[in-house]
Amino acid sequence: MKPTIEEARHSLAHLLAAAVLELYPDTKLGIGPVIENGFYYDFDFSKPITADDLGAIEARMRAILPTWSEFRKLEVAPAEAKKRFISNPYKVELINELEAKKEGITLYQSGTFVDLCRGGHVKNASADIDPKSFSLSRVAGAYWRGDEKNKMLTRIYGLAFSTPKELEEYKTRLAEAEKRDHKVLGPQLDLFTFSELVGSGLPLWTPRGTLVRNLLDAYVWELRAKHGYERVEIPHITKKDLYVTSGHWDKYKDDLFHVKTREGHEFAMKPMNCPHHTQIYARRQWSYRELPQRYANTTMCYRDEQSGELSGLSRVRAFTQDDAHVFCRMDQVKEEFLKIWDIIHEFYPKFGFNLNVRLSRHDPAHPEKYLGDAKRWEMAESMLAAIAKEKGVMAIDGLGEAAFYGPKLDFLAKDSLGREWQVATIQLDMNMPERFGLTCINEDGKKEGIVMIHAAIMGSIERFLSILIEHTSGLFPVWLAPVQVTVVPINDKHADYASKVMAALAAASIRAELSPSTETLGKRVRAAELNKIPLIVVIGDKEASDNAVAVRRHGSKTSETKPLQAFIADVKKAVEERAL
RNA sequence: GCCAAUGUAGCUCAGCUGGUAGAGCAACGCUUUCGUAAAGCGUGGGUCGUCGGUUCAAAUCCGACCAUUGGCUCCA
Repeated sequence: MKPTIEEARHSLAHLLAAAVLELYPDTKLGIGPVIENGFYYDFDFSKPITADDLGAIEARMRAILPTWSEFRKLEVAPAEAKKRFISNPYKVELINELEAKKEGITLYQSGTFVDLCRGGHVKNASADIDPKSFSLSRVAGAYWRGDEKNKMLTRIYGLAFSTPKELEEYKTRLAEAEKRDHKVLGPQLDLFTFSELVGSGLPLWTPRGTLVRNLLDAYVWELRAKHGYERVEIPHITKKDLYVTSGHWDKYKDDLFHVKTREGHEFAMKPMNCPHHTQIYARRQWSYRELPQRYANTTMCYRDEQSGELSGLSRVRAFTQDDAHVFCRMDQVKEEFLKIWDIIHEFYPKFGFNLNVRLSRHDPAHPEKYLGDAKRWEMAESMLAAIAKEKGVMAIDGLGEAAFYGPKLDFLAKDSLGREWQVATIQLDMNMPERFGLTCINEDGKKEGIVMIHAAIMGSIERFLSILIEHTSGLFPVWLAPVQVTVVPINDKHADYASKVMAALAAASIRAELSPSTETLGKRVRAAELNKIPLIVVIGDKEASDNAVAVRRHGSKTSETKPLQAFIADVKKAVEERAL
């Protein structure tokens, strides 16, 4: 029987450990599991190694591989096992745990290498594993057992697939993703920048990037406005008291930027907007007839993320949420959820994203992580499940993925490279309104507690743009492109007509750039392609005499000649429809 | 924050074991005026991430800090 890829990867983890021990005999082994694209093994080296050493280790693996014709299983008593691994505190820790759980202890031997292992290997590594189907990819630090209180070990990652061809294809995909890296493309396309003086995780938005942000926000607002949302605005700092009341202070005070006033009062930069918005609702008494109150606010939030966590626009310290909160009664929740659902499902296809939905639930095993009692959580979760069901969607089960105040419907977008990203979210919150004492006056003239819904379409503009840049490799749809058209006159004789075309495009609010004839035509076309400008318009004698333009779409080898007015009408239509 | 790597012109990079910097592209100027992905010649541009130390002498060696990248931990 053909071995599974997991068996091959697991066997390769053993092989990696064996090779490391031969090259660095005083190394202590941690654990070495299988992962999505291969395997890794954690080591406690006596001297640090670097990526440069991987080649030698990989070569040693290939040298050992032909000598491994079997994985021999040895069942041993705990005492015997501990004796064998006496000099390795990590393995002893694992053996003690197995012993406590009264689980059998098995060792596996291949060649001269023996490891504590529960099994799951190929039968005959030398025959079952192609030496070209794996490669060591990187070295990284990793805490023993994933706990930051523990010692940091050195992890070596390997890629492994069933065939060398699959390995190559995987590497090609990685290279493709690297080419689209938003951290490189963003500054290259002049969308955003970072400054060492401003600080890490604090992106600065250029005129082009700001234009794109505003276009995205305007679109979200257009969709929301149809559903009765109103815009609100809030200050970016607040007294500590707001977060003590909301429950955020306890949980997140270390992740806040703190501000002390000259009089010694404690303030914080806002890390989210919901508590502020509750206070807009709380400004007066509401009749049940006036609900829902829907507040939308595109605004920046600040979180003191650990420096090592920061990455391009995906994880920053200042980010813009397209946030909205709906304050309503329980019996209005479903309708409000469905409205937001529709917005999300209108928004994402405009960029060619497909969506999956995840029902993010609380974890009953860890009640301390959440506000409110279990019964309320179960009710809220079943309500969200019913909504997904009504929409005919098989929601992914997200156990333990809930926010601390309520369950969520999270939307996952699949990009053009097949990677999945969490984007939009709708959250039901029965706890925060209670903590802030939010009520309405019901039909009986009595105060009644309300609930709130948190709804972000893009999530954060920064993160959404990082995903969009990589999804499109920087080539935005015409409605979103900061420069929509480059006008390329063939030579100086066409300068007059070129300025006429420029004026006509400007009059139609089309964002166009002139590429004057100081360079060769080929070079100017090339520059426009590299700058990911969706439409290139070349004009020469023919076009000038016919009042026409030769239009070449980005990436196309050919151009199409059409009357100037027809071209303008086409662009305006594409913008209006937000065509892909 | 932790483990590691990296930081030289706007960008991509070279600069071996210490003797104060170079290329290509980009920019700018002149020539070229061209029918769809790189025309030719020339010019300018660098406190070698920052601060400190060792040395007659530091881009190069040492230390601290800042920043970036890949992981780990975290993510309202």
